[in-house]
Amino acid sequence: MAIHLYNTLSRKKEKFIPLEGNTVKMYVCGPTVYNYIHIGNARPAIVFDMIRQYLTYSGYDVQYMSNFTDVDDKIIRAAKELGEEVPALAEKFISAYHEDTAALGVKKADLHPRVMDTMPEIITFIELLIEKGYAYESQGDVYFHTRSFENYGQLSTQSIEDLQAGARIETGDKKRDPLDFALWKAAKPDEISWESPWGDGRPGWHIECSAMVKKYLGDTIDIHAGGQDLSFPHHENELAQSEALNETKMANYWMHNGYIQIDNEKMSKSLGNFILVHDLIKHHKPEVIRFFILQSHYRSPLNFSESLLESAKSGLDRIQTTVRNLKHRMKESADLGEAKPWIALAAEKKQAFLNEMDDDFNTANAVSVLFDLTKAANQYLQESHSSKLALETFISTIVELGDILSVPMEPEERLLDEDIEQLIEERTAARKSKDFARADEIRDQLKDMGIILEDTPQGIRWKRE
RNA sequence: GGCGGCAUAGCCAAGUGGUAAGGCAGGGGUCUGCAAAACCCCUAUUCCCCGGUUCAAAUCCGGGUGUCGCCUCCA
Repeated sequence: MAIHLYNTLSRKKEKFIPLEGNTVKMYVCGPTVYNYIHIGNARPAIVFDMIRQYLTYSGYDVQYMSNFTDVDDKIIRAAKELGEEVPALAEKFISAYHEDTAALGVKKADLHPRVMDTMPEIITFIELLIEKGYAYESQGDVYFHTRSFENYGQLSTQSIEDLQAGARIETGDKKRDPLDFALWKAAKPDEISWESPWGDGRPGWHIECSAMVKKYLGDTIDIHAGGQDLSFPHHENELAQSEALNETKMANYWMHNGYIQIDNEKMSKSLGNFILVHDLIKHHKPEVIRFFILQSHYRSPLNFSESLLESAKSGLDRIQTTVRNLKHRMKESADLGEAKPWIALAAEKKQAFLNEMDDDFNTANAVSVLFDLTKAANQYLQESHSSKLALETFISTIVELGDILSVPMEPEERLLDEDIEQLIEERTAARKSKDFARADEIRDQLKDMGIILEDTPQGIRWKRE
């Protein structure tokens, strides 16, 4: 089954066909770096990383790029408040972004361009737009004239008149038309700025992505992605600029993730109802957060709460416990019994998992297949005899499918201290002599130390809390 | 006002024409010295409401209702 994905541009699921053979050019709008990221920001980082990694798993050579907006009003304001320089502040939060996303299992992009490093290309881009008659200078600012771009509104399925009707009226406008947007903003006094043909200033928000895509990936890319709230105006504007200049499609597929909500309200920095990843990972395993996010479809809105995260943790624990139990059985087991039906079952579940992923990256269903596989493995563990090959197949399949989602299914192996080993031996002896009071005492003692014991027909099994 | 998403069990969440996946929570049972883990069984005759199309609709069409969002910085 070939990969199909939902294209915002056509509002349909489409078969995924890259422009050039096996190469996939993918661009994801990255963060404005003036704060730590919240889990709403983490969602696109996680889901598009998952998509990128799945495309790679499927044999594509993915060129993955994600930008950092390191110059804009908010950063300038934050820097002023903190008494820091803009570049230093941006640098700090770029590092924080990498740390937080890495914890969440997100791989670094192949390219992480920044606005400050793309200034010549941005300026050239704007100059060419002016030359072609799509943009105009006005008192040191430069604006894109939306009405000059015929297809404006195609991504957000709105006509320019409808947009016009909803546009807010701005005071002291230098624009010819309320829908025009800034490509270049003249510098205010004491503000970080760059030289340009229109005087000192800095780029508007949308132009960076267009310039970066053109510079590093070319005029047309395969996938352009970001949060749903970016589709208008950000992506609409990017598309207009790029297609006006390049006279070709900017991207074949546009993908947008649904947002994370708190109490059914969008989580955002402006509303102040956000939870920073930086804080959340102090109390929760990052893989639980990733698992939680991937348990729903990337396009659906997703409510966040501590109790939902706890539910996700219970589910993930269940899978990880099964892997641990399979491994425990491996130590004892001889090659007894028929392995073939179980190997076939694992292969069948793996295929089902891949089919779900092929269908617009339906991780919610893919995860449910993982649970089916877990259940089958547990049923197998109920049997008194087991084959090493079957056990191995269960373990490797669960781990492999987890790896596709970048969610670790193998619990970390840390050996027990000697004194703990001794306590376990003492308990075993106590149980043998039917001194259950002492055995329970030791079990409680170990529980306080974070070690949970489980008695099985194949011997003692332990895990850390 | 314009545009878009969503509405499925106590909670979360899949499912675009063939008779309701999966997870969490809960109840009962099995196993166990007791536990733990796990397994088995039970928990939506029904998918926001009202019409329509069809042999057949959670799924398609029409009309409502609720809710979130975009149209202003936002993932």
